[in-house]
Amino acid sequence: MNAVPAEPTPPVWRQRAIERSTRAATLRAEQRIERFLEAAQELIAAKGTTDFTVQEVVERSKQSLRSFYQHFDGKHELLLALFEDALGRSADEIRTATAPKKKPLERLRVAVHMLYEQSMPRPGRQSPLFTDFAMQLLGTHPEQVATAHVPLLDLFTELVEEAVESGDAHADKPRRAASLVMQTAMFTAQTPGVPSGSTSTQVSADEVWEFCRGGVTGRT
Amino acid sequence: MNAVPAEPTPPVWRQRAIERSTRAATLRAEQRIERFLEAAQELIAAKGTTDFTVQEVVERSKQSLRSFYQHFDGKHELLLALFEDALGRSADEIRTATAPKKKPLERLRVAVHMLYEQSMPRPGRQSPLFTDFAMQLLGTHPEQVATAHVPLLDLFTELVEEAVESGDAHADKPRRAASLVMQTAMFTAQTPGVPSGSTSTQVSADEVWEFCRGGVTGRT
DNA sequence: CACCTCAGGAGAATGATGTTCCCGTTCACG
DNA sequence: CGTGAACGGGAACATCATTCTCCTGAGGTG
Repeated sequence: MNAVPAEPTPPVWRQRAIERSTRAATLRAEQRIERFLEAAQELIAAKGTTDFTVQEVVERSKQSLRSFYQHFDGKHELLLALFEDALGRSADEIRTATAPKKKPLERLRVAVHMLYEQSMPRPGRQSPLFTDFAMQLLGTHPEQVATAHVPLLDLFTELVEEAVESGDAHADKPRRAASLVMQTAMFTAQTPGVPSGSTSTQVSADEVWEFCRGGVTGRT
Repeated sequence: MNAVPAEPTPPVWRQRAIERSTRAATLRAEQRIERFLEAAQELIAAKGTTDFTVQEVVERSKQSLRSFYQHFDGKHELLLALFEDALGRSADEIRTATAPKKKPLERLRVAVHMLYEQSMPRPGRQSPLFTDFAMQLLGTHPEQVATAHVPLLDLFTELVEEAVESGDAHADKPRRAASLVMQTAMFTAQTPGVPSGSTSTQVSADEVWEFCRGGVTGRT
């Protein structure tokens, strides 16, 4: 609101001074934050869950609790940062992988497959971020989940729009359709099949794609 | 295996005696369990989350911690019981609501709508069971979630199969298709729209249905 | 009636975790 | 050099779930 310099002496120089003095601190802070983030990621990769304790992160990053809470609002913030990061990177990865494909629907298919794979609770490998934490977060902080989804949602929206333009799909609200495709891929990857008898209900990536294709292809 | 009465005296009478003596205890136990369950449900309804403490449940049900852990393996078991219950009741409810409908696809549409509604984080009303806890559980005990889903899955499988038989839908694996429809409805109901700008991405029940319809209608 | 058993009540003790606090040190900058 | 902010170390606290200990009362038994 009030951005007018009420000071009589133009504080340009001190502005710079402060900024210079600040920059160093900022840098250090970022570096520390980075260390925490790294440590946390390693722990997640190692343990396969987000159940690490703050202590572990602190020890692994060779910093202190004090410092941790000075840079993060709490464990929750840390996880959230990691989560958004992962989703962002995932979006990039999928984007580059789909780019070379010619047909829009093929791009979308690849995207669904990849998202499905990455959302699946991998045996050992990285990012149970999609799995573990995502679910919990959805229950407690839905808005932040939605925010974190934005990069992926943007990507899928593009893909859907392209498909619509090429006439391969139909959707008055591409973003909604994209949202549906994305969520279907992400969530169905996580629910395991019911162990009952011979018929497992764990749907495969292909099945998810077929389903989504129908959902996007069908005429309104 | 060995069901042969090795006892010289046929223990029929003592069998009865024991049984009679046991029944009372069983009854009492069931009653207590019921009280815990009720209290928990009230707390959930009141607080809108599953964040109540075991203490609260105990106090509200006017029983003791001792008793609680004598009847439940832990808070987790309690929640799970409530969860399965809720899903089962939901399945019943949807089943009766869809029964009168004539056309299979219409039945499926109604089912999707209802499931969506019930999965939505209601402002004040009951069963954030689908919401809150379901998500968390999905991260920690996926198998049990799958188990709890069975009743609903059965219902949706029936509906899909009917639609397939009537020629309104196509699916080589109705159960998988049903799983997809069900999960899509449940999950998309929980993710709120991203608050960014004017275009909310919160999909409506109708949109979910349209999507699922396409997924089930589209030819293989 | 005296006694015994056992479920159940009350609530203290434990253990794991996230979070805050305090003390002394380091480090960059003026 | 002096100063203040950031930091390391780690104790202290708070919240829960879960366990344990002690005790009571109701039923059944002799």
